[in-house]
Order: sequence, then structure tokens, then C-alpha cells
Amino acid sequence: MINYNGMEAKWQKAWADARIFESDVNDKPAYMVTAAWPYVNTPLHIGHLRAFGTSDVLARYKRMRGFNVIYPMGFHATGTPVLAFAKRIKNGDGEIVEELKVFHVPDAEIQKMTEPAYIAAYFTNESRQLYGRSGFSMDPRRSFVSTDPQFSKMVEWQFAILNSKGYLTKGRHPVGWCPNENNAVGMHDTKHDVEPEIEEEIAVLFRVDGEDAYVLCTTYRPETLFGVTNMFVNEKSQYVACRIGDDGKRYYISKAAASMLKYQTKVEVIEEIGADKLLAKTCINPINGSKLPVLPGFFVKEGVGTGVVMSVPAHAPFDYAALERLRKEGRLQQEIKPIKMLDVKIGRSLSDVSTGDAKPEHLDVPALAYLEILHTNVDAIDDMLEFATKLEYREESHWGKMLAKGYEGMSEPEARERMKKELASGGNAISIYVLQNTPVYCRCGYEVVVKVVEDQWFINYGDKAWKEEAKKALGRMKLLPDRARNAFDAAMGWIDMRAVARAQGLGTVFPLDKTKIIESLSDSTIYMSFYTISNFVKDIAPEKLKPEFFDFVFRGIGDADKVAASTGIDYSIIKKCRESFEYWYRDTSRGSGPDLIFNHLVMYIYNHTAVFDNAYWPKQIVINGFVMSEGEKMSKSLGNIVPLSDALEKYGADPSRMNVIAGADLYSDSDFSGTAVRGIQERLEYLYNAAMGLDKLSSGELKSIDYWLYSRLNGKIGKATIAMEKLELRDAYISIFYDSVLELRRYFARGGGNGIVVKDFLSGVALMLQPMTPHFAEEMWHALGNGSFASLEKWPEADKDMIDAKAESMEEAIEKTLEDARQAIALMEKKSGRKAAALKLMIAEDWKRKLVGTLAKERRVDKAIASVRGEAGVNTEIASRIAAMLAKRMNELRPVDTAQQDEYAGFADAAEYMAKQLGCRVEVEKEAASKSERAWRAMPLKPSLDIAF
RNA sequence: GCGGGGGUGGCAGAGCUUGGCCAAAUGCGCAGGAUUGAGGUUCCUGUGGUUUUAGUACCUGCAAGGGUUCAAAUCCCUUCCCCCGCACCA
Repeated sequence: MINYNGMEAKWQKAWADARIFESDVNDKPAYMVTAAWPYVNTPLHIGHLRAFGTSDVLARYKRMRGFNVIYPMGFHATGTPVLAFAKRIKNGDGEIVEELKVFHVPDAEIQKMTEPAYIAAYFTNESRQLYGRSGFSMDPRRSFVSTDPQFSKMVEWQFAILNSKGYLTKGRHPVGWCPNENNAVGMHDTKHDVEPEIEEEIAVLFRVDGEDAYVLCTTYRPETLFGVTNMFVNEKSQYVACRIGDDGKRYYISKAAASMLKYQTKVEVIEEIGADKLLAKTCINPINGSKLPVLPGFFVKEGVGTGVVMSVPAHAPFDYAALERLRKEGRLQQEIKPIKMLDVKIGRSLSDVSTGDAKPEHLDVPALAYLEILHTNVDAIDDMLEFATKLEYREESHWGKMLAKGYEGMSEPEARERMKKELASGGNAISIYVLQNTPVYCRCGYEVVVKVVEDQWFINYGDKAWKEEAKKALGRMKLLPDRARNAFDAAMGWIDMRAVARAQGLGTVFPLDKTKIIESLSDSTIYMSFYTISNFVKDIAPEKLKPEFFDFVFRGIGDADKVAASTGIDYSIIKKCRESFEYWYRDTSRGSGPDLIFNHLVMYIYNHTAVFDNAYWPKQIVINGFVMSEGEKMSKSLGNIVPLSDALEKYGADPSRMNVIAGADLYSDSDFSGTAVRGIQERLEYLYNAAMGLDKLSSGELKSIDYWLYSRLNGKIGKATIAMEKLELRDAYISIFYDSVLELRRYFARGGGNGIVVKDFLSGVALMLQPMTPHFAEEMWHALGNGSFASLEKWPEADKDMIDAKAESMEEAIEKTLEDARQAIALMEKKSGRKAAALKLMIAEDWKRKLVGTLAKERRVDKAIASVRGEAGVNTEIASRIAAMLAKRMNELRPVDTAQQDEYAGFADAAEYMAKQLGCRVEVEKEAASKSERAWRAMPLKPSLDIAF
């Protein structure tokens, strides 16, 4: 049993002593690998092992391919999460304490985490240790935190460039807002981490009959105005008359709506009224002038929208149900007839329900028909009505055809857009922002509202010229896997204004408004370039890092003398920084998760084109998938997040790496599973034991099985190298790792036992394992008698001459024949009730090889027969019969290179092995020499079988 | 809704770019056998369905339906379903 933790400690120490992963500028070609940095209050889990490990595999592979590689890693601390984190600790939030305990953070440490600086210090320290234990070959000297003042200076410089290019603009912007704490709230500020989803919605003005006033009503479906029969309010709610904005009109909305709306625009309440006042009024439909009574609706919520709902009973189950319930209670004064304004085949999207379930006469009231096909009615609970509503909305918007005049035949989305335009241009609607997923609560307990921030600063990613540059950069980049390109193209076309300044959070002060902080994704778009100089500028006073310093280092503007004079920085350091940047930043790879394509990665490309010369634009992006735990998605709520430290402790770094990194395709999710990791451990041990057992093996002349193993090794090297270049790690390591174990087992089972051959094989495997299982590879490399570091060796080269197609097809034939024989023997033994005593293999004559070859090439039966006619031992009748048989599978025919003598020798060599496998004697003879009636059936590499009892 | 990705044995997942050698590599699970005092481990074998004259064969099968082609998991069209993102949030 291998003690992984001991082995890892041993090699980590050895590497540290040799300082082999700390690279500086030298004569080798440079390669820089970066991975998206972790947020500073996030304890590392198994998902990080995949993200950072994938980059580590790339870094290690590239080193073996002769590159000088750096793999630096810093920490992200800007933004609000770390502040929210500190606050929660301060407030004794039990939830977060529980989370931290999962990661074995001691109580004493948790107590101290009330200061952001302490949190950062604690987790950066923890993470660095875990990087080491995971075998990440990172350069620790280049690590920095996004709140470091030296880095802030670079961000300021970057934003000055963006501003000078006119990429920073100002405007209005809606945000989620806590009225109690008076600040913007994002996901991590809300209870249960809910993202406040803001949506712009249309609010229709319904004039009140006989009054110069309007009832304001939000709706998702303005096109259903054609079907409105009445209005609904909540009879228990308070309403207000008010003025909204500057239009001077008098509006009626719920009191709750008024207090939310005031965060978006000016709201002046004139008077408070009870719902009864509204119930006495009649509204006018703005599109056709019809009169709409105001009625009580049981489902109307004062805090949703404006607290007023327009009723479309034909197309909304809630509205229909509300009217019917009023009717039953005898509270409906007048007849209200649903107005159908949209035609759709009801229940079309359901396979198990047919429209036959709805009574035909009800098809004119689709809302009712939908209730019927779901086998429910107007008294259903709200959830059921909600379900019917969703179904109806979906089918209608998908397949519905408008019936209303002027809109005939239009699809619903099309009609919606047109109606919106008409309403807006006629002054019959205004737009307001609403929270789509109400209610959302701030962690302080207050309900979140939408606030419109005036004077918001944006980065204008919609700028045409800039977008062109970014697209150009993207077009030249390598994406791994390339199928992510569609997502990039889409994101690139889509990204537009991005709010860039925030009122609170850690980070760099926004230069154009010193009361604001630069938003935290925007301050980390070119930070990777800072790694090239971070080790040199660490101790330089931030105020010395003036724009001219960065201009010179990153853009080659000016000269070092003058920069030294004006900044007071050492001339030699300035030169070193420039040299380092130019050396390291040409050939780079950026690793990241798929969730970052739509923001960080696109911004990364954009900002590089804005700041750097195109020689330093991004070259490659690698997207890796997530990690599941035992087949389930890891989440806080499931409590199944596997801390990285636990995985390392329990299984060791190498088996965990293999499982998580090579366990799935680059882009898809991999599964961290105990059984899979144990399976990996067992195979690693098999390989290690094979290396330890080498001295028991003999040497001597090479047999065919030895050539086979060499062939497999060299084929494997070629295959794995191609896969590694594309970072198809699963493919590569199935071949390098899993297949190698199977091949060795087969080699020994087939009587192989040449120590030199096995050693060559294991050496190749050990070297190719190095990027994935670095500690184990060193251990094995040394067990094979080498004194060097596997991590500093060259990646093996395939020797094409050693790839022996004949040896491989011979082995395949043996295996296939074995399978056939097993089946035939089983069948015969079952039938006869006796045990088979012997198996005779008859090897096809050479003329059959010629026949197959000609047929495969010429694809004509007559030519094939002609080609063998007259040859020794050829019976034309048998030849035609065989040719006809083969012709049926013409397209699958492949010429066979192996001559009868070689095939005979191959099977003769394998006879002992086959006998052992089958449990009976195995004899081999040539077709012509055989007395068996079945001999004629022999085909090249498919011997005819004869079973004797 | 819009955008992106996907649907293949009991499960995870190859194969799709470039149609034929190819349906299912590899792993897990399951079943049988060997080893073992038992369990576990390990090793071997089998594992979509069906027919079959002893095996090499054939049929059927890659979400559903249709098309192109001598030939389709692969190309085209239609439909259904699942996952992710939709912004100021890391």
C-alpha cells in the first residue's frame, strides 16, 4: 500500500530544495499559465482541485515539452463578499459558522474573522499550503492580493487608459437595494443567497371614467389588452392617489407599490384611500375604450407590481377563477363575458393529456379549458392555478395566433412588441422596474426593492470599434475546447454597458468619482500581466508606481532613464520589469470555468485589446467543467461539498487529481467518487509493483509479445501527445494510465517477461504520468533506477518504427478467436453435456489473403476470383463461394498483411495461453494440411475452429 | 422569452468536426467462476434485445418523427425534453 501523504511530502521537499518551479527569464521559450484566482474568503474544495489542477497539468506538460513555464496564482479580495462575510461573523450568524466548520476552521480562528484583513490573511495562508499539498507547481513569489496597493496603482492606470479612449460613460441604472441599510444588495447580501432579479416591465394607464386620473397596472402581457374585461384590486389593501415622475398625472396604485416605486422615480402621495374607493370606479381600456369595472381579486398582492391587475379571464386562469368565485358568492353585479383574443391548440405540449379532456364549448375560454385538461377547477389551490397559468402562457406564446383586429395571425411575442410600442408612443404606458422573484430579503431582514441609480458609471463594451478589436483578438485565440467558441461569440455580441462603480466594497477608488469603488470584476481583467512584475514591485512604495512606470513596462512608451528619474524607482528594476513582461506575456494560457465566459473572460479579452499591443493579447483560454460529488451537484444546501484538505488527507493528491481532472472531458463535469479514486489507487499500485518487480524478470531475445508491447507504448505516446496538445486529458490518461495497466496484464498473461521491455514501457508511462500524478511519477521514476526528476525530463517521443501493425492485429486476432472459441465451446458443451477436450485452429491459406486483398481493392468479385485462379491448392468453386460471402460486406473488407506462416507462428505461440484460458488442449495447423471438414472456413486472421471431445 | 450546451446500455461517459472499418472505448454497477475459514481484497469471464444450422452471421437499437445517401448516432428539417447564463454579481 502506497502512503501517498508520505510520498507527497517527500517530493514536495525535494522540489522545494531544488526550487525547480521558480523560473526566471532565460533562453528557453516562455509559457505562462494562469487560472482564475479564488475569492479570498472561499475555503478550497474539490472543485478548485480541478480548476487549478488542469492548469497545473498544462504547466507541467509544457515544461516537459521544453518551455520555461510560470504558473502564478493570486487572490481576489475586492468587492463586497468579504465585507458581508466579516459582518456575518460579527453578528454570530450560525449558518456561516457551520459552513466554516465543514472546512475544519478552528473556533478560535472563526472568532477572529471579524476583520477583512484577517480573513484574507487566514485563507491565503491556508490556500497556499493546499496548493503545495496538491502538487500545484506554482511560483509562490508572484502571488499577490487584488487589494494590494501596488496592484491598485495598475488598475488606476488601466482605467485612465479606458477613459482616454472614451470607453467610460455615465447613465441611469437599476439595482437591488436595501431600504434599511441604504445600499445595493447582490446575491451574497440576501437571505439564502438569492439573486434579486430585476426586470423592466410595462405599466399601462387605465383612465378612470369621469375623473382626470389613472389606475396604473403592470403586466407581462400587454397584448392581452384586447381581452381585458375588468380590473382587480385587493380589497383588504391600502391604495394611494399619487403623482409619479414629472408628468403631472394623478395615479392610483397600492400603498406598498408607491413606497417601492419611490426608489425608482419621484413619487408624491396625494392621499391614502381604501380599496373600497377603487372598487366604486370604472376604468377605460386605452386601446378600445371599453368600460372596465374594478373588482376584488383574491390573488392580488399589494406588493407585486402596482397592486392592480388587469383581468383577462379568457387567457388567465387566476382571473377566470376570481370572477367565478365572485359569481358563486353572489358578489358579481354585472355579467362579465371572457373575451377570447388568441387561438391555440390546448394541451399541445403535453403528451399524456389531450384537448379531448376539455369540453368543446369551453374551448372559447382557454383558461377554463386549461383547468379542465389538468382535471381541476376554479376552486383549485393557488399552486394548481399557477401551474395552469404557466402552461397556458407557454403554449400561447409558443403557438398562439392573435385574433384581434389589426393583429390577426400574429404570434404573441410579435404582438407584444408591437403593443408595447403603440402604448408607449400613445402615452398610455410607462416602464417600471420590478423584482421578478419577490420577495427577496436582505440579510438584515428588510425586503429588497429596486432602486434606480442616477449618474452610474459604465464601461461601454458596446463601443463598435472596441468590439471589433475584441472580436479580432478572439478570432486569433485558441479555445480549449473549441466548441466553447459559440458561447464566446454570443457573449461578445451581447455584452454592452457594464456598471463599473459601486458605493461600497473593497477595491480601487474609481478615478472619475472618488466616492465610488471599481466594481470587482472590472478591476481584474488584466491582472495576469501583473504576475510578470509582481515579484519586483512588491516592496516599492505605491506612490512611486506612477502611470509612466506602467506605460513603459507594459506598453514600451518612454525610456527607463526618464521613468527612473520621475518615479524614483531603480533603473534596473524598471528594466527588469519590462524585460519580464515582454518575455512572459507573449505565449499565455488562461484557465477558467464556463460560468465566467459571459463576464470575466469576455472582459479579459476586451481590456487586453484596449491596454496592450497586439503581441500581448490573449493566446489561449481553457474552459474546464465543474466537479460533482458522488454523482450529485455540490452545494451548501446538500452539505456535500468536499473540502480539498479532506480529499488530500483521505486519498492523496495524485489519485484525487487523476479522478477529478482526468475523470471527464475538459468541458463537462467530472465526478469525485470514492470508488473511482480507490480504483485509481489500485492501478497506480499495480504499476508501482511492476516497477518494483523488475529485477525478477529476465532478459533475452524479443518475442512477438515484446514487439507488441513496444508497439502499444509508441502508439500510446503518439496518441497521448495529440490529446495533451488539446488538453483532452481524459482521452490522454485513459491511454496513458488505464490502458497501460490492461496492456501490462495482457503482456504477462501472454507469457511476456522481458525486464528491459517492461522497464522501457514503465519509463514511458511514468514520464507521461508526471503532469497528472507528479508525486507518484517521481516515485516510480526513481524506482526504475533514475536519479533525475521526472518533472524535468523530456516528454517521450514516439518511435514510429516501433509501431507494429502486424503484431497488434495478431494480438487482436488471438483475442477475437479466443472469444469465438469460448462461445462455441460453451454452446457445444451445453448441447453435448460433455467437456471439450481439444480445440483445433486452422489457419487460412495465402491465396485467401490475396482474394480478400483484391476484393477490398477492386471491389469486384470476378477480378478477385481471377486473381487467385490457378494458384496452388485453389478450388475455384470454394473460391467463388468465399468471394460471394465476402462481397456482402464489401465496405468492411480490409486487406490482411499477415502471411499464413506468420499467422501460424503467432497462433502457435499463443496456443499455451489459449489453452490456459479455455481449459482444453489447443492445436494449430494450416488449412491445407488439415483433415478437418471445417478447414475450408478458415479466413485470414480468423482461423476455423474444430472442437473435439 | 433570448442565448449557449446537451439527450447514446443499469449509471457515468466515448464515438458526431472528416458518414462506411463502429454502436458502446474506459470506468462504475450487476451476475457467474477462481482465490479465501468467512467477509473484504485480488484475478478471470459475462453484461442492449433477438434469431442462429457449434463460433466468424443476421435483424433491431443512439430523445421522437421525417429527409438526403449505395450507406446516417454522425449531414439536413420538424418536434419534445434536460442543464447553464441573462449583467453590476463573484
